[in-house]
Amino acid sequence: MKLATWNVNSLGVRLPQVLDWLSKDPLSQEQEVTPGSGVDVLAIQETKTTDDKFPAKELSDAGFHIAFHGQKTYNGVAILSKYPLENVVKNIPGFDDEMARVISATVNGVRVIGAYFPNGQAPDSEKFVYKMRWLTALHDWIKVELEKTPKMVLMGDFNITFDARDVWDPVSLEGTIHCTVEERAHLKALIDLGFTDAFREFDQAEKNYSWWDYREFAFKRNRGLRIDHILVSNQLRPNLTQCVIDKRPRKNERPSDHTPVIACFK
DNA sequence: ATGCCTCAGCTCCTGAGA
Repeated sequence: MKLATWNVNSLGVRLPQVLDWLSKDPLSQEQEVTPGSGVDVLAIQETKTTDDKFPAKELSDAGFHIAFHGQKTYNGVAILSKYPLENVVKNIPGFDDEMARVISATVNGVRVIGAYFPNGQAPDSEKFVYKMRWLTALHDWIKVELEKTPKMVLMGDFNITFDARDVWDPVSLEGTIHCTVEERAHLKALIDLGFTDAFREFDQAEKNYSWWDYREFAFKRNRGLRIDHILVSNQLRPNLTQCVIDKRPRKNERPSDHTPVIACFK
């Protein structure tokens, strides 16, 4: 099983790229078309589309079961899966939120949660206050969910870096949004519920990021952040065999500013 | 420096992203 997460920054714009990527082997450098070798489950963030405009037919025709939770202009999340999606839940139950940020489903006995964490804008902003509230609500909900379904994957655009390794310039960006002590404490609290950061379970090259600003040739200069993560629960961790970031879609024409992260399980 | 890109929308500017 291959699971992946990708913030596509508008599914309306990126659908052809998503379909193309799904049809190929994300681990093959040649990127040859090998049907059936693509990812089995993809969590998508920032669909930026209402449910009535979601490209359900195109994705179903490509062979995927789909669950989606969208809104106008901003946010919006979805899960695509080659296997049936059971018990779909939208957002964090009990947390009153106008924004479509979370979608969950069970796939082959694994609880898959796809999430688009709030950006937070700046540490002294109202949006940061909302981010902290949202993170607390997520933590408290995940704690209960994990007891119910110990085989769990929590993945998505976290909008938080773990440490200096995830930041292209950790000195100048220390304490800025995505790199604050408060955000990282929340991320650690999630890990402490019983998860591991799949990416760091394996040897990785240095300066490996999942997002680059559109401006200032940031991708070409590799000025990025690793803010897209796949957290694997302790009970599922022994099955984890690989975790990679696929930078190739960031080289596309009209790319998303994020690129996919993939985790493989035996 | 709050712009440099990119996207959506009450669209030829603005808000937001990260």
